[in-house]
Amino acid sequence: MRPTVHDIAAAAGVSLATVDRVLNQRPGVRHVTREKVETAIRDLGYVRDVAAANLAKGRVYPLTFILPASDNSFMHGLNAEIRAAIARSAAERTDIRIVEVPAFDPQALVRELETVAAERPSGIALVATDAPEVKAIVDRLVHDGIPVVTLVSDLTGSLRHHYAGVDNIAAGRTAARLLGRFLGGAKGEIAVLAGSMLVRDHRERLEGFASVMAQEFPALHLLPVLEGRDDPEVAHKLIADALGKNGGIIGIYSLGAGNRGLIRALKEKAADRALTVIAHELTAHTRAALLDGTIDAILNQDAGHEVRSAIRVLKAKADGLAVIDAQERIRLDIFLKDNLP
Amino acid sequence: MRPTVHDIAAAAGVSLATVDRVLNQRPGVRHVTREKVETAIRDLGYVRDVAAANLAKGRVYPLTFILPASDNSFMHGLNAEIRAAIARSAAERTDIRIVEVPAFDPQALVRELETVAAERPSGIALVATDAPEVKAIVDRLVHDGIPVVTLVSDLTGSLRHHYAGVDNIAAGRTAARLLGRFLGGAKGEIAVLAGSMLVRDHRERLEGFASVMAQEFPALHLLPVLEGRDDPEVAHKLIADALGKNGGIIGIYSLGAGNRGLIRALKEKAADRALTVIAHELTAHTRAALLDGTIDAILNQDAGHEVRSAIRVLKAKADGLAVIDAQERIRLDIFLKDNLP
DNA sequence: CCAATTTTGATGTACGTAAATCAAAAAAAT
DNA sequence: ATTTTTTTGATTTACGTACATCAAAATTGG
Repeated sequence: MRPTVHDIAAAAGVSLATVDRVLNQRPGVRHVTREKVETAIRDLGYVRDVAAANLAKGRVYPLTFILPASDNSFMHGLNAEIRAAIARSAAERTDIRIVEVPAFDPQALVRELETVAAERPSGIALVATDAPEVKAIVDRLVHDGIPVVTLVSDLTGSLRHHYAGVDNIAAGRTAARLLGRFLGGAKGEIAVLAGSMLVRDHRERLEGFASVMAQEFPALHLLPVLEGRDDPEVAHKLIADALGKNGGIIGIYSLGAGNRGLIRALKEKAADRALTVIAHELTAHTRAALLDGTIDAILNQDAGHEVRSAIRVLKAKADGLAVIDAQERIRLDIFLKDNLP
Repeated sequence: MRPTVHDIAAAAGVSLATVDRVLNQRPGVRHVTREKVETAIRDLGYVRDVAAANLAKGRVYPLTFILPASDNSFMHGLNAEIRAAIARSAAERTDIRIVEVPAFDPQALVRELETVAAERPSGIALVATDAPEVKAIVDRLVHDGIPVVTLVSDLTGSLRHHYAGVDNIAAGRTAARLLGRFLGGAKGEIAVLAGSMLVRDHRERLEGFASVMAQEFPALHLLPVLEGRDDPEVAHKLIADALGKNGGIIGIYSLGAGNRGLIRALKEKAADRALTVIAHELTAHTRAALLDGTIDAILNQDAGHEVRSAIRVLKAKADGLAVIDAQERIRLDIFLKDNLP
């Protein structure tokens, strides 16, 4: 049987109350006594029964998710997954709140973080805008003992406890290799459609993509990045223009959202051309395009996994428990038409 | 606040004891009373606090994993992941046992299942050998109320509650498309190295692979399957022979284990040839081969995820709870050298 | 209508921990 | 040595559920 507080009390030769004081870092325990108890804890391999503890404490984990108010499929999906987690709140002892802030606005994010922190939640998950002032306040929250995880987009060099998202540099590199290999040894131009170079994840994807392209596929030439602002209309125009003007384009990498516009442009302008296309994020549109051959591969991050992982990590950090690293790694999904879920 | 047994007792106008009788299907409750209580449960949206219930019951989940005694990296990894789960037993209230049975021996598996079932565990996870007698006993166990999940390899048409493994047909199809696309429009022969055609997952991978090859890449011709019995030595010999005799081989799909032998053969015989190689299972060997360019892509199933998923599902089934389907889907990982974990 | 039976209620204990109170003991300060 | 302060012990209640027991009420059978 696994040891209980009674067992450590007996082993350490102290009372239950003292064990409790040590376990819950209450004052009034002499140093030597505390050490006796801690030794007993280690010797017996005692681990607090979190379920029983939470029951006794009547504990719930108030968690706050801070998301950019972006109107694209991915953010909608992320929102839906958080709401699904809210529906499971009772069983998971969580009390999850979603807060939206203007996208790409560090100041707004900072203000919201301050507001949220004032409520002393058990944890905060945020889609980070990569700015120094955001890093500063995140570091302060961590310092104040509030668990913080970044979601989808990370925060360079910050003290956040965890990042629940994919490695975007690896994603870009993977896209490059897939595109390069799919194109065989062909020579030609590659168009890159991004949302905005102001967003860290897009920058990183491009960085990874460009680096593998340059190193390993010199026959392919990258055109200047098209910034579609994750907007289908803008994306449509940019891609249609590019395809119209440049007959040498043989591949496209769409590393952001707004793929609806991309797909439309492809169907209008490139039905006859043998284009190889790699896009990010599996949505109803990209899925259909993958199945009908308009897109050749989709790179995806599973929003559901990201949300569940963020919650698990925040709860674990709030309890000072370890996380299973391998379980919390968010993988880059590569979908061909054959392995769609 | 979420409702408790006290709340339903009050709402139904009965005593706590009666609510308890209904909840735990104890006898001595009139039909009408039972209905009153069940209505209250539904109206208030009561869900049993599993943590508190388990605490009260002093419940542990005795789970048994039945694995084939195969000496390959994947099974070793699977074993290690189960042992890691055993290390977490205390926190997860599980009591996990690993049982090994001779590989590919339905009778032995049936006997072991009978022995294990006699101990009435909370759940059984097994790497199924796909045989009618195995299906029969699994169906019987399910019928007797023992949760059963298949692991890695499924059992056709059985009543098992869940399958914790990848879709192997999709895996084969994906391999075919990757190989076909990587080879551009080239014409040539494709060698397929399997473990044994007696194993369901290998058969399915081949089936998916062959079907996409035939449909979409007619320029590529499949050679007869080489059965390497998941043994590095055998695999080495088979591949070395094939490469020696057949100069037309331009691609290899290794859908089983024993990749150590494959890799050695490739380095000896094909250092100069432009072979495209796709293999299954990420191990230290295949990882190194992917990085040095000997292998072009690795398809993988994450044994850790499979084990954790099997445990979650078994516990949930034992408690009659729902599972989050999306969370329990085991994904096919596609690794290029750029997105290795 | 009474007895036998079934159904229901009331109550207590337990699970492992948290948290509080008050008394007792030990240590430190005077 | 006495007082003050700190440390420790003993005990209780609570969390939400499970489970057991005994008494009381309701229902059924004769």
